[in-house]
Amino acid sequence: MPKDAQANSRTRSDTAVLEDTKALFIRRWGEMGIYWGISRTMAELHALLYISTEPLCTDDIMRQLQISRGNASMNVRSLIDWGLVRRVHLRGDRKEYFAAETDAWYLFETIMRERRRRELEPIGETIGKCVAMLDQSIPQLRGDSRDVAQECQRRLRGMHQFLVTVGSLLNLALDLGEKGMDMLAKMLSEAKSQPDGKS
Amino acid sequence: MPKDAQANSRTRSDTAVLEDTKALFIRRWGEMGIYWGISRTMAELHALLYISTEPLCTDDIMRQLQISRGNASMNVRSLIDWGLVRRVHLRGDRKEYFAAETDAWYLFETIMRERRRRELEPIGETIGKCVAMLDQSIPQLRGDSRDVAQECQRRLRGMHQFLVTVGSLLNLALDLGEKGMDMLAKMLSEAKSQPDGKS
DNA sequence: TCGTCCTTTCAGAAATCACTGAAATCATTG
DNA sequence: CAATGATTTCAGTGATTTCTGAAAGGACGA
Repeated sequence: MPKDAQANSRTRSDTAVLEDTKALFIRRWGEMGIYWGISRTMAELHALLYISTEPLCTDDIMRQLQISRGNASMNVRSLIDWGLVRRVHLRGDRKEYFAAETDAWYLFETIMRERRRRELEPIGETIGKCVAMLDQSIPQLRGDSRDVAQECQRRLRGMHQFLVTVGSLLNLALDLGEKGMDMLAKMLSEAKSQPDGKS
Repeated sequence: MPKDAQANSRTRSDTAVLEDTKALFIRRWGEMGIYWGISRTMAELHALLYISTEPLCTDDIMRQLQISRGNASMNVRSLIDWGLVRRVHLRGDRKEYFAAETDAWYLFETIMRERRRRELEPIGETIGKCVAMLDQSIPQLRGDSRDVAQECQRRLRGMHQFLVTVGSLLNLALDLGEKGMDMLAKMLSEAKSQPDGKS
């Protein structure tokens, strides 16, 4: 007889709902990971740690996600590199445990900072370099190729300007923090619903 | 002797700068595509159309990116599905040509709408369902498992609330449009640099 | 220092994703 | 409607990414 046989069917089924809920969340977060440019497993691992109330060790992760030790180790490390997961040491236990940051705004900040560093900045730099190259080259050109180059320049500048605006809005969002963003969202909604005359 | 041999070395080298610039832009945009969850080729194709002053046909694309007809066709279609590229018909030519939308703000709007539809909404729905499942289940639970479920619920609600805020800010951004966003960026910068007393 | 327990690494296997090219389909013209 | 030219599809192939499991590398206590 299994040791939890005394548990009545109600209790078992209720705990099952909790487990089902976690599983659903983990599965969906994993699917989204693909769209975010990280692997499904890495996103699932993040979801698992996010939804777990206690820190988990490598073996917990291996068991719950059905993945190998190496895979778990690599993906945990990536999440730590991203700043989304912390190592936790429990007194009197040689194992390492892991816990996710559970504040959604912290997640947003961290991911935005990383993406700015990895994406916004490199592409902005490259476009800047492109613009500079054309600035050098256009005065030498005549006729059609000059027109073409000028239209290219216009488009590159448009993109560059856009990236600058996004960058500064992102900086402002990060400065404002959660409360500021909530306030901003409210203020703007109100301004929209009852626009005053002195536009 | 090649037919453009009469072109002097200056002209050739200047046109080469334009070509190098385009190539650099295309290469970099392609690398970024990987981070955005689309394939390198699709991003390169988008960059090529973005930076080309004339619409291109499939053969132009095949030649310039060194890819097969099938690959070109599939990726052009995806870009059209995303709303980033238009078909263009030239009178008296049976071929189809393609051109990218060149307004950066339009790109932003279009990509944001698509991502809301493909990512924000599905994940929001799923988390909503998770919250509902726990709402049903928690009253049945007692003791530890109740506490655990309540902490899960707290985290799921936190994430849900965050997604709602992001969604409404996104709506506002789309309503404001380019000019509004520029204005907002300026206003907020000023407010930051010289905060008035009556906060 | 050795033995134990845990973590990390990495070569090779497996799975996934992207691409090619030829055949099928579609559209246009004579 | 047949001929021509363009486009789309998709099975097979190639490339890339992800995963496994075993070996190597620590850290700690005895």
